[in-house]
Amino acid sequence: MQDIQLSLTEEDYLKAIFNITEKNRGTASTNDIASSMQTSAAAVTDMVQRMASRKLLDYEKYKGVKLNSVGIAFATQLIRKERLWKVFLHQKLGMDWDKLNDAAEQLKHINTIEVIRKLELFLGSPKYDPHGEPIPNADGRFTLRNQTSLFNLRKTDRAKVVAVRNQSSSFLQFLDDCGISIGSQIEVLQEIDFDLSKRIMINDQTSIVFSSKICQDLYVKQLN
Amino acid sequence: MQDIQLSLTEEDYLKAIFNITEKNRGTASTNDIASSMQTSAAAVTDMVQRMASRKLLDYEKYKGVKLNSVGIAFATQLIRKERLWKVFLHQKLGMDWDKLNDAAEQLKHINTIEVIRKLELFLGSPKYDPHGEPIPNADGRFTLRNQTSLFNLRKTDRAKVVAVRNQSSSFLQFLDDCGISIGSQIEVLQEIDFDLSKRIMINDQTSIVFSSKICQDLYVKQLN
DNA sequence: GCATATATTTAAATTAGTTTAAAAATAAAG
DNA sequence: CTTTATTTTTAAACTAATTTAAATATATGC
Repeated sequence: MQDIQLSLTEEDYLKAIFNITEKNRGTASTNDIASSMQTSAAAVTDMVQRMASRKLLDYEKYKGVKLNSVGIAFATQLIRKERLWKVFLHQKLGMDWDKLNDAAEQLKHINTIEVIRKLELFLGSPKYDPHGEPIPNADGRFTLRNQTSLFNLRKTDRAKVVAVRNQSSSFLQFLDDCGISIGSQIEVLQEIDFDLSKRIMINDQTSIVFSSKICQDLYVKQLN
Repeated sequence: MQDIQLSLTEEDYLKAIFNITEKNRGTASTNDIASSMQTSAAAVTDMVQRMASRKLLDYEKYKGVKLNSVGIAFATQLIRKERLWKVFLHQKLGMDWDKLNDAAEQLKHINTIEVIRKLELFLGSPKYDPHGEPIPNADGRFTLRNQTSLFNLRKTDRAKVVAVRNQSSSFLQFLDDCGISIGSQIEVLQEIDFDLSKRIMINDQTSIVFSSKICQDLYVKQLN
């Protein structure tokens, strides 16, 4: 990686921008960044201008922000670190999956490269974090997986839960209550046209109705 | 603990002041803090005045700084976190003991209390870190140990190395080269009046001469 | 195509922490 | 006890990041 030193704040901006651009065909608006960072639009404008002058991203007035290759490289390393720490917190320390993000948020700033390399080995080079999100390798490459949201499944389809899109505590705790975790088997018993909700069988044991919002927030890998 | 939020910088100051006061009968001078923090005396004066107004320490113009009970409590927690992370880095990740401090420096700022509690359990509630320094428990209590510096031993005295006072990379690497680590057995073969150096037998295998400075930087527990 | 609403940027002020240089206090030495 | 050296504090200025309010673009409705 480059020998550019980022402030904690710049790191947080990069990660936020990366996440937004991922869902937004490559571009992030000032307001989206501001609400994601819990700050004002004015602060964002100021910061992205400074970051653009440091060549961390591309910025055009009133047109939003795009990460360039440098910004992507940094953001990817941040995501890598954060997700490795999430695996550590969950698998080694036994922390519940609804509390991982807050703790990993701080840990992602640890920038001793040797720590991260050794952590990865210690964890057995995991490819996915406890929420099912892919962990980029040291070169920044993600392991891709064909997945779809539960929303796209049809009646009688069977699948395995591979990731959660929404990672709010409340959603994760709700999934716990339903007995759903990464790896759970599910089957669509019924599609309810009325509100696009679905009746789902979980692990061949419990049946439950999921709203369309919930279905969208669960990523699955279709089986048969 | 209190619901006071400290900045990263305030945390660093507290830890530095704690370490200085430990060796300095309870008080830390502006200059000592400045050199320990690699900053200017003016910055220190400014900072300790602000910290004093936040009741984190006692400050009297031209008289230096003393930690009060609040400051001690915070500093102790920081030291607890830092030393637990050092154990993790060394025992779990296999990091060499001359590289622990830099990495733990960053990790000590992690302030998710649950992470620290679980980390402690994961590590088996160690009482000492890889440099032999005591790890305070959650209540801030240190496990004391009777130890002395190798400097104070006399001819024929036998002892076990329990801690290193100087934790610079170069000193730790030097100890590695001598085959000395925490737990090593040593015996004083000869006291050299001339310069207060000593000839030492290490683990009943190798003999080597240590300067008085080296002897002062090694803490031991006397055996017989 | 204009009026309005929304999004974004600029400007000015604020805070935490820093620096350098000058001023003041303390300590040391004759 | 006075001079000098050292330490510490104050003052003024600077940087990164923020806020609020005002100004300016862009987008939308009719």
